[in-house]
Amino acid sequence: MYISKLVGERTKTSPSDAIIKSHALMIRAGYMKLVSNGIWSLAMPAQRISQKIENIIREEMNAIEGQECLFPVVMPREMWDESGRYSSIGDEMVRFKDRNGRDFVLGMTHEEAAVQFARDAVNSYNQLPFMIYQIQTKFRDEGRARGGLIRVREFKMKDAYSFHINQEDLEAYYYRVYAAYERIFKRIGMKNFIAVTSDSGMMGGKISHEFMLLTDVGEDTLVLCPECGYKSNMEVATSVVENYADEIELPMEEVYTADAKEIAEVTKYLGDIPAYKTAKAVCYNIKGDSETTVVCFVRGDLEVNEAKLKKVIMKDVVPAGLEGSALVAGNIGCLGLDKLPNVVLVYDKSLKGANNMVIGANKEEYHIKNFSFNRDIKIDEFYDISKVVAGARCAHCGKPLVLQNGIEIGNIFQLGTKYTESMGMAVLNKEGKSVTPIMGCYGIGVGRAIASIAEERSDDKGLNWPMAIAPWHVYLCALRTDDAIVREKADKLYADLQSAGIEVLYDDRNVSPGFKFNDCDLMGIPVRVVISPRSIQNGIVEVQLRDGSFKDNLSLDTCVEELAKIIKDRI
RNA sequence: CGAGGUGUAGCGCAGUUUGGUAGCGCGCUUGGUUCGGGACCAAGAGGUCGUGGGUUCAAAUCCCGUCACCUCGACCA
Repeated sequence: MYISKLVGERTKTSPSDAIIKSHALMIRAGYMKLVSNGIWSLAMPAQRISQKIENIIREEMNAIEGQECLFPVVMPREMWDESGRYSSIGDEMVRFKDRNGRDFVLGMTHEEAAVQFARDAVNSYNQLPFMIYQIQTKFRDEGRARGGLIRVREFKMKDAYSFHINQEDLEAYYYRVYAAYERIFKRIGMKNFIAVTSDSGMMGGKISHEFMLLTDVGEDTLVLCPECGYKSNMEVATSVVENYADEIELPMEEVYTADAKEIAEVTKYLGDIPAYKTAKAVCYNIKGDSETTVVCFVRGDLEVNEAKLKKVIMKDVVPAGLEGSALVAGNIGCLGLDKLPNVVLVYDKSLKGANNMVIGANKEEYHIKNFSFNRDIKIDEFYDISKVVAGARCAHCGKPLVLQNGIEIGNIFQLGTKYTESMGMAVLNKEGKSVTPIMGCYGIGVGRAIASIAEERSDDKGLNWPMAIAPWHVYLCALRTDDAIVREKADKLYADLQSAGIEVLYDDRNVSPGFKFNDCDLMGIPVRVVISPRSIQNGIVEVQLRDGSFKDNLSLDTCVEELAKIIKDRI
């Protein structure tokens, strides 16, 4: 490729709205252009990176007997009614009508399509297990896209669906996919990634993992145990909850607390008592039911984990507005609340056995002191609905946990029979009885992988692609292209490199050296080869790797072979 | 969806307070001189000032509406 013909503007200045490194650099290097919020056009170099990542994914999926298919982007409503998701999914799914007024959706995931595709073709346990996958565009109408390709509305995704006769078979295959994912992320040059246990959300199913790139710009919070290797998404993370019960239980009393509402205000008003000697109430409404208020009590030093709460009450929640309810915001306590209509109470396990606690008095300007969760109230069950905090003890080994941010780059789910059952897929087993296959599903976002690698490997000069996914292997930097000899030798080298299977971006422009070097660094091409009047005179080319791992002069006559080796070694 | 911010040439920005010929830097075109980490000179091209309405002799600038984008938060299969 001649850089003089490459479409995509490289700029010296960063776009003012790009906050994170990968976003800013990919725009500066001319890799992509914004079309609409969360919707991008990719230029040739970015598309080439995407294709290389896709091919690596393809190889690894094929290696575990995946069958590449292609499901439609546009699907009729009926298919999604079968699974129930036409109504259960919110505004993230785009719905529209065709010219006849028939309802359609844009695919944001393809469980329905996979089951619809497979259910008639597969009739016998003999045909199981199998895995079908595709690499295709998804559309999710995110409330808020951000960070360039990190979080978008339209994106290319590899999504795979496996079908099994029983749970054991699913689990065995699940761990083969797990291993394939580790190979994929390694091969595309991702360095600091881990797999964490995760919330399967509304996908259904039990066991799931998310592959996470550890980075500060990540949107997910991960809970990690450096000691025993426990790794979990905050959504499902657990820890040991310390018991701060005092030996002597003091008599309960009501105290005046003026306008102290938040825990910090209350503890300060009462003479800097520790936050863990208070219980706070956090209120939610059930989604679609503004009548019912879910009041959660957690220890004052902890926060409610909404993902855990949703599992406990088996319903979706939204933060509650308390106007018009009988609850006194800032002074809510657990005494007498069970008498209120339309209130669901959930107690966190951090309060089990706690005593001498401060709780709200359910009236303005008052709290209750020395409340005992043993003595003063009868609670049937305490649930785990609190967020793990940094330094909390690991539930497995007791050592302190650490929190870290991560970007989700892939996920694997054991789905169970949610879709096969609702959509009526069945096969005959050995005994001739009809059984419902068990599913797994497995996703990798290609664009997010690109952004993640850019984020992890770039420096202040620009991007820095791993050889395996670089848009081109070599940046052929010809200095003084107005010199006929340079032009001739460089043209020949360009042809020779290509004949040797090396992908070359040829900087044939007659601009100053610094201009070329900067573009090379900015675009992140791994190998820079400089040919100039000076180098030709010495019979050499100057070779330098973007990652600093190699820098030398090679003979002009034999450099093609040596470069081929350097590149091969690094793929 | 809540809060804040920004829309002026391909990119980065000034001009808006106090209404009066549409500006700067980079990039682009042509010619010339240069050439090892973003060279220089000269001459050019390129803008419905996001958009609709209003006020005014006159609007990028003032008023009302609206749209888009960005940031933080909420949401997120």
